[in-house]
Amino acid sequence: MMIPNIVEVASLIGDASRASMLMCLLGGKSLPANELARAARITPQTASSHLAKMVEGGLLVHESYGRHRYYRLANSEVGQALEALNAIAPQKPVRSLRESDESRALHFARTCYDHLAGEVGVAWIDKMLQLVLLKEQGRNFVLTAEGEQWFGDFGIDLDGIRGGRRHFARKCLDWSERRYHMAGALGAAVTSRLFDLGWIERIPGGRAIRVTDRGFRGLEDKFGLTLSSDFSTDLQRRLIRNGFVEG
Amino acid sequence: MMIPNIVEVASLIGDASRASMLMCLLGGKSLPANELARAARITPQTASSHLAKMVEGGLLVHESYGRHRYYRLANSEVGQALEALNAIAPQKPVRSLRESDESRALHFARTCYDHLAGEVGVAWIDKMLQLVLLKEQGRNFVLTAEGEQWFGDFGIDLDGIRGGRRHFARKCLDWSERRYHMAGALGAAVTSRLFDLGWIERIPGGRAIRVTDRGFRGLEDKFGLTLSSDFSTDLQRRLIRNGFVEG
DNA sequence: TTCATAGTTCGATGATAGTCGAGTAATTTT
DNA sequence: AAAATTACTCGACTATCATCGAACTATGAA
Repeated sequence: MMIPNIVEVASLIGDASRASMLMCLLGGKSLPANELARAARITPQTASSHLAKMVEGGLLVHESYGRHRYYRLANSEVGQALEALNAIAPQKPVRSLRESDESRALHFARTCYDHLAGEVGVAWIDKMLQLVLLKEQGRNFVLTAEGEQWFGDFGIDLDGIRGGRRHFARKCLDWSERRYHMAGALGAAVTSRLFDLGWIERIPGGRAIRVTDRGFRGLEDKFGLTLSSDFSTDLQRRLIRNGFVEG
Repeated sequence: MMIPNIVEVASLIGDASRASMLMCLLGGKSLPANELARAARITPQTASSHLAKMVEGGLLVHESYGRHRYYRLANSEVGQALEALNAIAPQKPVRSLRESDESRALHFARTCYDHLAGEVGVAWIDKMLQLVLLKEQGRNFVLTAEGEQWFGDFGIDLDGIRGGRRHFARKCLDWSERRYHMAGALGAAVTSRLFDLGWIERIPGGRAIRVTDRGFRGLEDKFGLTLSSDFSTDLQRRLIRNGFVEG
């Protein structure tokens, strides 16, 4: 009997400690072993063992800088696989208020590897399709002529993006919204631009993203995108009070 | 810290026996527990335990008919997750001749849910496009006037298909060929017709499909489709001799 | 009824693998 | 140079879980 080759990779993900580390890395950052061990609440020895296995299994890659070893996801397909698993994972009931806040923050906006996901990511794609700046084509999004113009105006270097080997604009299933947001080089570039503009910020300690006041205004002006107000500044203030976000 | 809930589903998939059963069910059919146990080479007791866990975990659903209990994938997202894992799983070197044969059989022809995939599925689509019986349109295929006629002659009830809620003819990315084959109601109907004609047969114990001698002739006559000879009748005979296929 | 088949539940067993303590190596700081 | 930091390797312990034999339920056939 041929053992399916998904077993190895699935069992790697199917461990609480390793999954915790993977979820941290899903933010797209490189993190040192030390920090990943703390995040997973295990000793450095154990973490080291897990990290070695995930590198061996092709999930992670690492680079050494001095005595530090920084780990990150091996490629964007790993991120997409993690998202796909999230999509079929039963939503666990949250236990504490803090977890509830964290959950809501994640649903509202988060990074998926290196692009924007969650309510904001999906709403943005909807608007782009509605304005016919993008079109769906199989597993990808493609730019219309108007879209070409628009992204250029927004400060995206489309030629530079197309130069790379990476997929241009790929669909990625959103586990919280159960619909598609944009992955690929274009998704990453737009997200990067939003960070540069100060419209979104990372919420320390996780993958959650905060939309700044300037961001709410900018998305409204530039996209005509009015975000649902249920993720209010009120909640954001609570996150800060709980220490989940440093004010 | 919120424990990521992908752990549960990933660890469910990350077991050789369960993964074997899932890969069988990725063929799209409902299968009885008995058959799944044989496919995974485990006793019915063990299989029963695994199946219960996968139902509990939301991967499978079951329906009872008489004393039989048929299991199938809970939804298409489960299939997508399995495909996504497949995409990041390292291609294992095949150890035995028999594994090599099974791998070649899967690449040559297999079912993806309920439609034809692999080399044959992609080659068939190519021919249909070349003959202008089908055209590509976004993420779908559409029939031309000639195609309408042709599929009718082939014994496909197009009106019946269009009556359903399902997408008519959708593109589906093929993991082995890295190109599109046809999913949707039409893809399923054509595959079903090929089974009825005895042109293709399921190879017991997996998702692989065997093209019969009649099938080779039929595909040649009706489609002008000459399949690559590297999957020869010689190999097919070996499959039969190894007991992988019941002759 | 009697027998056979399909499937499950329970309990015992055995192997896998996650965990951490101790020791080693390499780099930065004092 | 010594101390502190970061990370890895090895070995032992332990808990989990896949596995199967035996017993049980339910459906279908003779």
